[in-house]
Amino acid sequence: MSEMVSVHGWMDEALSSQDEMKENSQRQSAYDMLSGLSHEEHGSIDGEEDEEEEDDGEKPKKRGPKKKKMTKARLERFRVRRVKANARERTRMHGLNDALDNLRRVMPCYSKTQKLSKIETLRLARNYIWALSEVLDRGQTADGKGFLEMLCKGLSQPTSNLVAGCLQLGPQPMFLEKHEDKSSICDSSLTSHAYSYQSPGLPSPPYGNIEAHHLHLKAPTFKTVVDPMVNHTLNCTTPPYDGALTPPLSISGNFSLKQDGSPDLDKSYAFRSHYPTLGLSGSHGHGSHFQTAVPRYEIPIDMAYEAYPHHTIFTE
DNA sequence: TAGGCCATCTGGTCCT
DNA sequence: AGGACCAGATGGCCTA
Repeated sequence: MSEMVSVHGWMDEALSSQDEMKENSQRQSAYDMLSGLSHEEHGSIDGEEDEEEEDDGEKPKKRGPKKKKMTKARLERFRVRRVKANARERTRMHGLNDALDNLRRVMPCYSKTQKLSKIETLRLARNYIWALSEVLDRGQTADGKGFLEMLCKGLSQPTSNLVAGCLQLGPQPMFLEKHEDKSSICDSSLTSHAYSYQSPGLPSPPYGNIEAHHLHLKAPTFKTVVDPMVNHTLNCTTPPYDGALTPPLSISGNFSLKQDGSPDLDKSYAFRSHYPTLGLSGSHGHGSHFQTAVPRYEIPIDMAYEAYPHHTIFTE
């Protein structure tokens, strides 16, 4: 790593002397161009083009594979390979970040300007799935505080406050922000599902706890929590997430429960039915919405056809 | 200024 | 050999 420091050091010097290198992409290109010399390059460079030459010096022979000399050709190949690997790694990480962005968009609080960190996004996603699965699975009616507690379990206090704030704002602000690039807005008054969940003994994540009294709750309004899917079920024409669909899940089966009724998050990711070959049934008077049989989980018909291309989908 | 978060580079490992 | 994935290291940026 000390080599990397030195490389960065002299590269920065080089970069500072070039006025045109101000954009990140340009900077990366420069890094890639200049970062050819690192590890292996400190080997012997004898200038020979014969890369298969053996080391037949007087030194005592060592075990193991013979080291090839660092010819210019080999050096160039190393450099090219490293540059390509760096580019691939950047692309890979960008893809990972894109996926995280897509995940952020379907979270109950999303803002382009105030993004959740990666770790908080993953934690909130887990909580969100957990909370929704509890709502679907138990179908209980309770206050929204429990739902919010589930959402914020283990999140940092700033994130918890953000989530709580989003939920307190009511549907419109959050909805507009989540769909600020969309032209049509569904009637959010129709989305007032009473989220009712009596929080069981909540699991204690290994990364800490946030108790409900940290959240400074007002009387909670949970209309917005469900907007991604509820909007679909209301014939909204602007799906909140247009990325690739993951396999449909049995929401009710995602979490195994501990004895106290709380989900065992360490063991609960064996999905019961990724691809339900049975139980695709008609909906219950919701027009062209698709409904799986076991979970009461509706998705719009176009998503259903995409998610279940090989199934017969019954609609009314 | 310390700490959190992030992007990037890098070398190692595994797989094709 | 080369690509994918991973984890460690590093430096930059931002905020309390």
